[in-house]
Amino acid sequence: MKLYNSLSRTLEEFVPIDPRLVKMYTCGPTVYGYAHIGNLRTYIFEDILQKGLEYLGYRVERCMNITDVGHLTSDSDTGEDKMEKGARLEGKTVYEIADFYTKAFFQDMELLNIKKPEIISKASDNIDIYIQMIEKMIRDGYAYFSNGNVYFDISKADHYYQLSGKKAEDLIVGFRESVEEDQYKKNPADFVLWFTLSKFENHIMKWDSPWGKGYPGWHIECSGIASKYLGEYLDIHCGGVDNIFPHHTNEIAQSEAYFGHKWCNYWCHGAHLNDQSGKMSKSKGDTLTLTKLQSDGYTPLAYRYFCLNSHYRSQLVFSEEAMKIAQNSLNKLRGRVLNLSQEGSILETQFKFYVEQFKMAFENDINTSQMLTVVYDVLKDDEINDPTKYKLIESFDQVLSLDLTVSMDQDLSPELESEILQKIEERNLAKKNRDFNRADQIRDELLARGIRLVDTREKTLYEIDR
RNA sequence: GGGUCCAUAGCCAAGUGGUAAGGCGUGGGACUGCAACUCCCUGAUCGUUGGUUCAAAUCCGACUGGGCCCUCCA
Repeated sequence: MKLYNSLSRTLEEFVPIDPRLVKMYTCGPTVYGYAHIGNLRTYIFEDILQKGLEYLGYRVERCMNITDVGHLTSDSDTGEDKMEKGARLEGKTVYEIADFYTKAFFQDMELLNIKKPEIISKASDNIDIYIQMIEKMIRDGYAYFSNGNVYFDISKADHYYQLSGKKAEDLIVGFRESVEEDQYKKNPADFVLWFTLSKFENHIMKWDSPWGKGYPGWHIECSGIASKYLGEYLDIHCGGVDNIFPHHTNEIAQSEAYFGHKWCNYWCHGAHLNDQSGKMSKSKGDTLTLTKLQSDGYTPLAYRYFCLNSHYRSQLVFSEEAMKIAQNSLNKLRGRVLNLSQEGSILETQFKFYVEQFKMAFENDINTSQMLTVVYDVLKDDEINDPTKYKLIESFDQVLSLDLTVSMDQDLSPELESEILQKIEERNLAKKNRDFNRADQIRDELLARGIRLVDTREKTLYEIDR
């Protein structure tokens, strides 16, 4: 398995510490609003990574945090969501807001067929771990207390800039207007591990600590949760590219300072989804959510297909046109798979051959586009029979998770079914009598309800659009 | 200003030195009462420009254009 490692900026052979078990940490959402589809792209990539590794035979233990600390009392959250606003107006607590968006997040995950991580933990549930880590770092000289806050001293960290590829002298603190230089730091790039003093005086979530009542810094939570649930060695750590600096950079510094050795071997980052104007971001307010996509007539899995059609390390530009194409492609693909007969015996040799092709595509740095091509290659191959094709695609779908072998009309009510059959009967009769107006009228009526008639030589079938 | 990544047909996209996968769309055809579905056929010399090589979309340089990061962000 070849995997691109952000640490070395090269493709590396993936070798987990335990040859059978992969420990994987993935940065989770900050739950102060709905996830937009750009956020979701990263989770789709991580899902494929996990399932692909499982397909290769590894057991994968994946851990994800839910960030429910911080950010909530800042007034800079413009473009506030109605639900959140409503929640506030109703006098709900931050915890209730976090809870609400956490639920919304997992709904999106489910709709996208993303497997729930084995371990999910909220930032606010692990305060004791952060305190324990910070205490040890202070004892060992990696952290210091200054003017109410505890800082990490980056001059004590080896290879602090390795992941981000930056140079200390190139970092201009305050390049962005909103960032002010903190005069209480030893080094300009030191970061806060624990706040008791902050610009957000009205911060709601606060806990007691050896340094006073306060709250954890924005980077310690992932280090803390990862070490609590996955131990002191990690195989893979994922997230969006925007996390490379400072978040992941600081995680490495903290964790390695705390453990005293290398912490995580492979760092994998998903590229961003952009729109025509550039990056999507929650703070910009242009949140295109999965729900919005659905109300525009697209299925969540069409979005998954859209993402899988490109490589996780390539930036992808979202557009209506591209989304339409994805929806159309997926519909067609699904139709072809569902038309495969399942009767007959499996051709073992060919089966193995294509499984191998599929694995190779995955093992080539998660080449999802190539993985989809293998699906099409299977469908096109005249040498193999339908049941073999079906079994292969069913197998691939364990990773792709596009519901390729799930019939969409399974949940059709018996009443609707008999009604449709009756309409088909009526239409065929009209056709026989050459009353084509009536026949077309029936067809159009059903189509308007999302039921498409498919005439074959023997009989008329129907498909339910989704 | 510093860093980093990228540039393949209408759109998405594979390609990791030997003369351009795949999907969708478009156009044409078969099928059909007409359609839809399905099937067949149909398209690019790889941003520009130097160089390395017997051979480059693939390696190196320059240029142009673009994204992202430089302490909220997937």
